[in-house]
Amino acid sequence: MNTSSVLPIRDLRAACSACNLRELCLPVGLSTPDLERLDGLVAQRRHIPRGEDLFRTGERFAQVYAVRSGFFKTGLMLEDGREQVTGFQMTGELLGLDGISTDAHTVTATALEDSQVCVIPFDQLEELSREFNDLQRQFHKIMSREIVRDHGVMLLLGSMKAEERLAAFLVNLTQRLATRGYSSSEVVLRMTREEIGSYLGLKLETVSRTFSRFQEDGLLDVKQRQIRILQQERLKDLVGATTAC
Amino acid sequence: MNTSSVLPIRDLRAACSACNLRELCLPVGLSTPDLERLDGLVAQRRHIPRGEDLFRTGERFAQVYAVRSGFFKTGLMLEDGREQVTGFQMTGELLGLDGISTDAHTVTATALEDSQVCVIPFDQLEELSREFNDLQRQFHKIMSREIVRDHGVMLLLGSMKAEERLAAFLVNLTQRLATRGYSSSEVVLRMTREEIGSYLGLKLETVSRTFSRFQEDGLLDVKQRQIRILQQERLKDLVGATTAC
DNA sequence: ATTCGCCCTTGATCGCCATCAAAGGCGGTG
DNA sequence: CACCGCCTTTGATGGCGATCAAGGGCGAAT
Repeated sequence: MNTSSVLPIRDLRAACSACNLRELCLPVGLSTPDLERLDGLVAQRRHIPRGEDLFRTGERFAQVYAVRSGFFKTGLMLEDGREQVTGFQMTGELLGLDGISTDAHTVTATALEDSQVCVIPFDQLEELSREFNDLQRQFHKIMSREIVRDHGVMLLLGSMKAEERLAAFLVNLTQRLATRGYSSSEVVLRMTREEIGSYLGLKLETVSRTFSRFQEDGLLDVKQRQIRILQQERLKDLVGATTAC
Repeated sequence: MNTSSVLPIRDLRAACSACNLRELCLPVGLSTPDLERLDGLVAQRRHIPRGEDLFRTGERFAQVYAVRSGFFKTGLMLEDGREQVTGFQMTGELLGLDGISTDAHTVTATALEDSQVCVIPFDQLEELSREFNDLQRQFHKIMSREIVRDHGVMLLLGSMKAEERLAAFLVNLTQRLATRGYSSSEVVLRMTREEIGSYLGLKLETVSRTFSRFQEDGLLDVKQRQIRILQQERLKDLVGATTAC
């Protein structure tokens, strides 16, 4: 069952042009007139309560979504019941791009906290991006960035050890949070050890143990999901050994 | 040094519309008039001898490439000298999509046999896809498909054992070859055990040993890079246990 | 034909992480 | 408040794949 609610954007028709995420989201780099056209496109928001799915593997694809608030994971369910998490998404990031290829979603997107997304009908996005070069270019960059991100994860899964993986994960997470104005040394994790492990190709016990080792080494202060980074540099050094050049 | 040669397409200006790859490549689903416009865009071919790079990490991005003949690998070089292979590309597949995000290539593409690519200036591709819905849609599908493929690799790296990984690799490879009219039971590998291992997150010895085990089990006939698949079904079953649903 | 270099195979050993197991923390609910 | 379920931590053990090491195959060059 799906208790998420759909609400049309009421008086505030200035969806994107007044959104404080416009420097992170689809509208990056758009001129004011372009932006206003984009407003017409993003005509709907949806609330997704924590734990609910925004869309599921196999569902028909027709929209992409921009995270307006909250936090999501995307993942595949395996036949044997296990789950492979393919990503975590925060404000300003797009969800659903994988659906374009076959007009069906290939992953399931689940809210890890109460969240809100902007609904972007994909055919309208394509239509508008035929009109506006900048929007077209920006959309292509976003898709390409997703490909690059995935390559980074492949690198991580293919050649890093547990400590390097977790360090890379934390550095990436805090960098993205910092871009959004949050502290880069203090994180409240929205996901379980198991979800982190699935994303990093590790078992939850290994994730937990690695957190503990980082704490013993004075890198982190870990209290359940409250993470405080004490030595950012050493954490980055851990990753650095295996970075692309 | 780069000994690859650039040649304009001479009399045969009918590049895409006469290409026998048009059902696999960018032109999929295009109407005849659209196709002819695409011909004007793909104005150049490049030969890449075996072992040479089509482009390298860090180089400025301006074109995408369609593999016309031959076989490529893409990968990142790590600071410590190791390599992470991110994919293998065969005829009809596009190379360089990762470059869109930052206008610089993030991977290096290397020919694993003497190859030929069609050069597609990206700004012209964008321009044309603003005119033609079908081309725009097809291009978006191709990018999205790359994202989906990457998720599949993440699944493989994140939760499969060595045997499952190699089986998945072989099944995927032969399926793609079959689409192109080649035998699905006989493959000549174009890459080394080390490159396979890098792609699959394994060491070359493990790849070799796993090949040997498959041979002992009667699944394959392995003679260096000559692989004959004896029991396709059992090979698929090996993967099946860990497939998405 | 011989040599060289690269790739592949196979064996022996080691170490990291998975697995199995148990107990503790924390929030939600009756 | 006490109970319950879920998440997390920590310990003990084991297995898979990495690592170290040696030898064999094959094509290219001389």
